[in-house]
Amino acid sequence: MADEAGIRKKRSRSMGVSMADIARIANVSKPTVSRVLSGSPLVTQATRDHVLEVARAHGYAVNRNAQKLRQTRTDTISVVLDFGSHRGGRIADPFIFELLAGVAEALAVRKLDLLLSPPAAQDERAYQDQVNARVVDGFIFLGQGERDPMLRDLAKLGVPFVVWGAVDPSEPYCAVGSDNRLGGRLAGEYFLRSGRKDWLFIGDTNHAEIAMRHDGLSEAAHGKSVSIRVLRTGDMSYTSTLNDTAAYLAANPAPDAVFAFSDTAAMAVIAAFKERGLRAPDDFALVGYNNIPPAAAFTPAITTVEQETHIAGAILVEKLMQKIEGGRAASTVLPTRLIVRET
Amino acid sequence: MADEAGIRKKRSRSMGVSMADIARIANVSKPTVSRVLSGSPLVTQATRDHVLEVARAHGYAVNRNAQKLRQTRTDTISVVLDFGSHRGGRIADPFIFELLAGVAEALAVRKLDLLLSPPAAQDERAYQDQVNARVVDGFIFLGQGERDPMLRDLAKLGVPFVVWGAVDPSEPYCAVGSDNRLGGRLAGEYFLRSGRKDWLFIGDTNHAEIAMRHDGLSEAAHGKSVSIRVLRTGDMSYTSTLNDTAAYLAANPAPDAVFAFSDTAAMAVIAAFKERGLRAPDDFALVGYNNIPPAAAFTPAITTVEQETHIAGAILVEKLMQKIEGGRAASTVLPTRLIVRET
DNA sequence: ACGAGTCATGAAATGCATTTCAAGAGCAAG
DNA sequence: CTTGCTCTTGAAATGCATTTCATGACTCGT
Repeated sequence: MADEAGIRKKRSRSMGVSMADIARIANVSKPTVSRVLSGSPLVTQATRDHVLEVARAHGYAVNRNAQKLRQTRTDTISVVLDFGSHRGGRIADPFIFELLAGVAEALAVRKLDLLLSPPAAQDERAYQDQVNARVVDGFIFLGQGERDPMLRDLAKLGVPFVVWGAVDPSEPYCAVGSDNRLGGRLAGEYFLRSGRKDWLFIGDTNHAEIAMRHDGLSEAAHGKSVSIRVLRTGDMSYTSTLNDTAAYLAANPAPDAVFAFSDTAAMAVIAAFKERGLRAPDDFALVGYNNIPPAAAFTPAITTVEQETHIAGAILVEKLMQKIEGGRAASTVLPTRLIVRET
Repeated sequence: MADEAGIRKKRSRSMGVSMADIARIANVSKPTVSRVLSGSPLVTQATRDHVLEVARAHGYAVNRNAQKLRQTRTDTISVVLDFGSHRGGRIADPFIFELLAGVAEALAVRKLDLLLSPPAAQDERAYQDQVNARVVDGFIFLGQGERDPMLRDLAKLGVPFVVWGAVDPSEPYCAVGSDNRLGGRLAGEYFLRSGRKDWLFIGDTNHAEIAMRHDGLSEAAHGKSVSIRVLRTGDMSYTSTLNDTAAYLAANPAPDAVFAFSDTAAMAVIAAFKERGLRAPDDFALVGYNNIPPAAAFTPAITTVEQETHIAGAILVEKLMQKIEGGRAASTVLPTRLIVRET
């Protein structure tokens, strides 16, 4: 009884209810409330019920900042995704969205929060700071983009992260991605089968993934009398691919085969060729990438390389958790296959 | 000097560097370090440089949990988005993705963190708890889906949030959305102009937005001898729309006009009709929604209703901040226009 | 050269929950 | 009727940074 006066000091300016308040109201101590709310088995059922009752009645929820401050884990993962908003055209490719959805789902299963962040420039320190500041436990980079060297440095700093993108065993970090080289080779072999000799590769080879697809394509062409041209598009958006391809066709002879970096890009290619009266498969063969649903519905239906997007999220999250728990995590290459359609 | 021994107690189990450590090393007090790191003008340039130097050398970053605990704001916004992963087919519509990108960008501009969350069931208390627990300052719901009544309750609880979706002035919360009714009417008038009499509306009218488009369509039909059928699709995915439409056509006479709830759905409609040898615009007129880039490239090019997606993110964020700061925020209806193409 | 006013800095209080550690209650065994 | 053990609960320490409030140093006007 003597404590009441002592505790009931002046709680006024902060409108929030605190654990101490709940404890006082329920006539128990803070630790007891804490135990109840964290599901500890060390409390009587009666006490538990009573405390829960009081907490609910007052709309009390444990202050997560205080909680995280005390505990070491943040239970939050940062997903880094470049929406490419500079230059107007945003990257709204369904493929990346699906990847994001998969990651979101996998994180939700593990009850981890997802912080969606734009890339923090080319600065590995910025990411390390996020971990030191206990904001997040680790990072999932969706697409390594052109920031590959930064990722290498980040790995050296010991910051836990995984990457969706090109898998290069010589890199010091864990990456998960489809077999881009195989994807490229499959496209090339398809072109060979249909007797095409003048290929155009469309995509920004500064991105490691794209570069590997180009390598695969070259591999297929090796020893054959085939020429491969490259059109490096401005950004990965539909609009910019459309413009760049149209401009390219205005200035260069048309190829008889096109390998585009995505299905969305393939749609842009079809539109650009159509403007000049060219259509697949009569005038050129076309292979896209990702096998997004509308690719099958397009007229003509787009031949494409399929990757196993649906399991990517779960794998990325699992690998990241391994890293966070201090373990190692090997890179994984997911299978890839060609879906032959009309183009 | 007498304090050194006092401070240098036993800091060992926690590997992290704290502000106290930096203060000690730099031979200043905690408040000074705090002031330097928060950019307060109350410190000498010399002191500032020195402290920053020490902090950098030790890779120190302010513990954000301690920081947020002390301050009241969380500077984090939760974006609630249903990926619809149940039932297999995920919603990977470029439109929603673009909306998300816009919100992400607007939040980044204001230096707010974005917590991407799945919907917390139909439980308004769960959202209130998030605010009480100081996890987030407020919510942005992307699509009100079928959780409309829950949102009403949530508004009553005083939780700050805004919604992208149908704008209904009678609702007690702030919504931002396109003029869905007008969109529907535009589609209907277009059908009338091309002499169509047997319309099919495709979309889940349980979603308020979709329902309003249906209302607009009916409005246009009012007084004319036109019939409107409705096909309520399973979920909003491409695949499910394709299946549902195909099944519908197998069991019912084909309409001569279709208004689909999205461009992605319109693509599915084209594919389903194609299977039965029907094509737009010869056999039926087709209007989609959202004007995503590939809609223009599709064969046939899809007629669609355009909404001003690009500014939606900024508006949503601005309104939410108003609410968080205790103000009111009126709902906003964004203009809508019909883009006539081939279908 | 003295009182007044700036300016830079530090001590201590504060925000909130978790985690030892200790103590009291209740019960079985000897 | 003890001794010893388990079970429930509480007091106090802890994690870290921000924010008063106070103090000492120094400048300026007269």
